[in-house]
Amino acid sequence: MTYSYEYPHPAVTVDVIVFTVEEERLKVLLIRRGQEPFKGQWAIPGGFVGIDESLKRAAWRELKEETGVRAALLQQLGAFGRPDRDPRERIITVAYYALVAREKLTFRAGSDADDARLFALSDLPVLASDHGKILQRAAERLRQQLQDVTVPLQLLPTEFTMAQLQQVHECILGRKLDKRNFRKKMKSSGLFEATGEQRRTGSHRPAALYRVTRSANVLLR
Amino acid sequence: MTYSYEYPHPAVTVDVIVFTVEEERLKVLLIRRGQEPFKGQWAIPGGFVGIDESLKRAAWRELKEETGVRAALLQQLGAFGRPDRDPRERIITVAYYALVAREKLTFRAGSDADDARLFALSDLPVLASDHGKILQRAAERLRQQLQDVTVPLQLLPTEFTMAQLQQVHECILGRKLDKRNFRKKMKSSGLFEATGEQRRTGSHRPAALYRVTRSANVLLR
DNA sequence: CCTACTAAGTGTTTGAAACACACTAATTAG
DNA sequence: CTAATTAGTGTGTTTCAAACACTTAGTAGG
Repeated sequence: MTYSYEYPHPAVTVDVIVFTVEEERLKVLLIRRGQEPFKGQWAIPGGFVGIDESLKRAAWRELKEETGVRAALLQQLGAFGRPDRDPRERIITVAYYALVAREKLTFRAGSDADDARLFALSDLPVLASDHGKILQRAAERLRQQLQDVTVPLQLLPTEFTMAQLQQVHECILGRKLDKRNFRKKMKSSGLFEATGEQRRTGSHRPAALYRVTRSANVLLR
Repeated sequence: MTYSYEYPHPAVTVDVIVFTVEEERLKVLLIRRGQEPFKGQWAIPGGFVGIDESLKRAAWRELKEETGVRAALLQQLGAFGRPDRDPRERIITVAYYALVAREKLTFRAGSDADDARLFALSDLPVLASDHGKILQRAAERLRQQLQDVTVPLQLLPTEFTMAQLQQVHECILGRKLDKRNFRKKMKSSGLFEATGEQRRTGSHRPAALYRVTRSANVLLR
């Protein structure tokens, strides 16, 4: 079956940039393309938008297919549509970005053991098409969004230490923050409460665990 | 001639939201649709993206067709693509917004004298499809962008008074600002210089005219 | 020409948030 | 019990936002 139109139509895809934090670095999920075009190159995961599917719904579907994740912060970055971005046909992509805690991420490596990997943002491979540009824009946007204190929480488990939270801020911003100022600010936000539990991770003082307060939890969506 | 695809393709349009300031209010250009769907309703001007045309280029083309404007601040707002937004076929639109000084705007009213008009943002008619939602998002974005001091300059002639500049800020933000604080901030930005000229507009003290300094002009693009 | 009216123009003070900065506390390994 | 390591804490300083009222220069109208 074919579909015919009086005028040429572009194809529309959604690409989903999955951000996470691993080994104290901000990373993104990339897949190695198994087919032309750009075969063998790394790319942002994505796929075509169903003809009766909203853009956001398509983004959720892609996110779930690639990572198994059902809930996360998922927002639109924008549309990218230079005519030369795909050699086969005109493809316009709408990019979304998602923030996912590392332990909720279970991307499957498919047939080839090497075809889906996390890459540190500071250490990216050569990317297919304009995906380098798209990632760059996503990272900028993420940095802007960091003013919203609730954003980095998406990248952490439900219980976390202040050191972890600071870590996340630091690797998104790409610079060190002052510990005392950071904790002061977090405390004054009123979003967190101590669980009472501690985490022991080595031969040193244990860290107190925090969680998001019940009332603040509402803001996370 | 028809164009055939193995899978259904959506149509892709660009819509261009033209912001300007008139009568001390923030306004947008709307057109009254002459054809179905949404015939007779007001809508954001826009059109289909050429198959070999970049999104940005299409946005520039639409802007020029509707308003005669060749230079302005033109930025992407995002893609909107709910499947029910057009009853004929699946249409995904990429919305752009432009800031244009009122006196550079020469939209033509076409055959019917009433088919292209500026509407105050606070006084919009019922809009076709999801255009109300799109406008709302654009206004939010514009307010965010106002932190960048250079943005409102797009809405003013090359020579302007401080009162005018303040006016623009106020009607974008939707609230009054303190005159002294405003002027202090503008002065400290170092972007402006007095032309030495004055503007007399009534039975009161004349206002000094300012322009953007040569060095700051570079930032405007 | 004098008065009334109108918008232009100008500084200071206060409170809040951002920033710089260094030591003590709790735990484990050896 | 000592060394090593990360957790945790307070103060002074600077910078930025916000509140606030009077003087100045022009025009209109008597």
